[in-house]
Amino acid sequence: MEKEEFYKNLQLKGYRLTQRRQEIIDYLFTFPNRYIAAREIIEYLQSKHATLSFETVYRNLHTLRDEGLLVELQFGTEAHYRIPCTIAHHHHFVCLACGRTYALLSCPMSTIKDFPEGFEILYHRFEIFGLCADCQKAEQPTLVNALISNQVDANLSKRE
Amino acid sequence: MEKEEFYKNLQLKGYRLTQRRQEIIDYLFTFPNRYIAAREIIEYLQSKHATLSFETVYRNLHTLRDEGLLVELQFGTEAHYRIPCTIAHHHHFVCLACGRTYALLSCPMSTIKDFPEGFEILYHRFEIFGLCADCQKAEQPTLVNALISNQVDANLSKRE
DNA sequence: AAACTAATCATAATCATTACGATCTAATTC
DNA sequence: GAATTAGATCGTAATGATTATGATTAGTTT
Repeated sequence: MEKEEFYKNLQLKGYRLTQRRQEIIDYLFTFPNRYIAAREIIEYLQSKHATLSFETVYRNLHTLRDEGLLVELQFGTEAHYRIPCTIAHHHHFVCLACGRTYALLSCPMSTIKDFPEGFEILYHRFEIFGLCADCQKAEQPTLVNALISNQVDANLSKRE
Repeated sequence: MEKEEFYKNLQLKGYRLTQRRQEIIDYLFTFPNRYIAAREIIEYLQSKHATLSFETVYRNLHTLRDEGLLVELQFGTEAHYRIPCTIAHHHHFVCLACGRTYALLSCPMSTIKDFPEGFEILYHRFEIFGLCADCQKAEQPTLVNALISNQVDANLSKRE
């Protein structure tokens, strides 16, 4: 979706195109195929407007997410956001350092046969986390937290 | 792993079997195949010992997780823990209301072919969240948070 | 039983996020 | 194009989950 179309969708849904809201959207549009942490957006906007309230950023991100105009992904200790992909349902490789994503067209749900009886599926998640080629060269400190808080998966695969 | 074996492993690794630690482990052992929120463990231990420090519970959960003796899973707004499965690497259906899990033996990693060039995989996660047959009858309030904070996935599948 | 060091408690701080009431501003109407 | 009016923002404070620290307690070893 292009930026102008994004604005229009927002207004069709009855939301105003405010200065802050537009700045948030514009910022996300400058990073195609990347998840950006809420904190990063706050830092950016605060550098432009010293009076920015956190609440404004969080409220907007949640509104846009609830309307399906943004995609949210939790990793490390923070929520991350991005402009949605335009292609059909799929999953991602996600770089823990820069948030860049790489599409993975296959969805594991299609191959599953052993569903527990009577279980109502509400949603699923499948992500492959790691380091993109660029970030392997220059490891960033943000990586550490994300790794530690997900050590579980590392341990699980060790036991295999 | 049986409880006695768990204790022994802990001591072999040089950790003491303290009262609090044992109570945490025992509590988790009373819920086979279920993820328990750190908060639930704290509430339980506080009801037994008014002087309990949060830190004690969090520290123990992290220590045990780091040693591979517990498995951690983040969903909703909280970290959840469980005694590890004894079978090889696999994934789960997870009930959002009670935390009960159902094994899913296939792992999507085995079928993936389109890896982005130079991407270093550190870990992956794949979970199917929903409501088990029991919890569908009596929906719990805890469910709401977990759902809201993962609305992204619901939206993604809508767009499909 | 004394000694040693890990583990706990008590207390406070941190980080990410959410809440609330007063003020402002984008869109609509006159 | 000024007045109107919700919707959005700011300012401030609070919350929930988790982490930090230093004094005290308690498993384990000698």
